[in-house]
Amino acid sequence: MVRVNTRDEILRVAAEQFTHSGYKGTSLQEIAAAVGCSKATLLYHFASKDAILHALVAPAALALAGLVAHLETVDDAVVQAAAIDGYVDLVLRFRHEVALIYDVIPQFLQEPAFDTVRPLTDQLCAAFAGRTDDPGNGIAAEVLLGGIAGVVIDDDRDAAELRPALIGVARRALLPAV
Amino acid sequence: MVRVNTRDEILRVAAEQFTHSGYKGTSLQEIAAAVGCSKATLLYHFASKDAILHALVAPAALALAGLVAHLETVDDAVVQAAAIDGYVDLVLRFRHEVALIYDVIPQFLQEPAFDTVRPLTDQLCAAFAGRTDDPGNGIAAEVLLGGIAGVVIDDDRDAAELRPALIGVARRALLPAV
DNA sequence: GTCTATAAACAGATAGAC
DNA sequence: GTCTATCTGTTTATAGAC
Repeated sequence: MVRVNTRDEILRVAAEQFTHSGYKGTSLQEIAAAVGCSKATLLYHFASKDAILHALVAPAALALAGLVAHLETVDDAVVQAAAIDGYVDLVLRFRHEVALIYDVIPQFLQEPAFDTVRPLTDQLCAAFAGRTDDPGNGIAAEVLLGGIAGVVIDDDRDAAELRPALIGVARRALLPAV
Repeated sequence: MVRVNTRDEILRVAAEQFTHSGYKGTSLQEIAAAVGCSKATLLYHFASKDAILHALVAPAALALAGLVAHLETVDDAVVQAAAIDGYVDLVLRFRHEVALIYDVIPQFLQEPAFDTVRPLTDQLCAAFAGRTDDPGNGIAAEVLLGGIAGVVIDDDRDAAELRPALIGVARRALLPAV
């Protein structure tokens, strides 16, 4: 099989399969078939199936950490708008990967390896809610965070079409009416 | 094991496990352990693992069909508000079950057994969008439908607290500003 | 780096005793 | 109606040749 970089190709295919069928619902067999190599080759490049998942999520988690760090420097008055724009861009850029974090593998969020991700999503949720204590705002933020991630997985439309619609619905739902 | 109704107990436990770990991520072994019986007992009450899932989703799908049928009789001007109220009530009533349809098993929506469910969710989505052709409205409806289902799974708060918050965020996001 | 072959564990499902 | 024991296929992962 002629291929530029087998490792990257494995990650690309795994991201597709994991988001489509779930982590548990995707076997190494299926990934290998789609890549065009053997299971053994997969496990030469990655120590385990879990390692593939972690390699996949790591860059997205890093970008998420960057967004959250940036939001900490933003003033309360505009933090919601900044969080919405940043999150929509992030989720469209890591379409498969960030979506995984929110939708496909909730059980994995409780694993030790994801201990760094959970506080980040909590902070992002707080930013979406406008850093208020009102539980209603928190619930609204959860709806939008999860809903946006879900659409990005399931919807076939491209980023250019989704971006304004996603930002629009989040603003209407979360920002005070003008 | 003293138990009122083993069949119902299996369904109750399976709903919990499926929503928490996913369908593929939950084994008959684990369900049996949580119920306090053997795998064989599970398969005495249900023909297969699939049969458990179908028994679980059937009442929710029926209720969903009822909601969609009711919405067809509702005037365009108020269909969004009616759809929001009806959906939030539905998803809180069948907290595990309807949530399963939207969040845990996207791959199952393509199975023949779910051929009846897919058109229902499409119609519900159209009602959420206010029966317009604007793709932006459609995307917003998808965000809210999926986001609400996701919150109902993950959030521990009870229905009384969630209901007004969920209806509120959906109205702000979807209904024209007054 | 990639392969075939295989190990070891686990899945869903069945048989038959009680 | 529930159990133990077992069958059969599939899973992740390893061993070793090329």
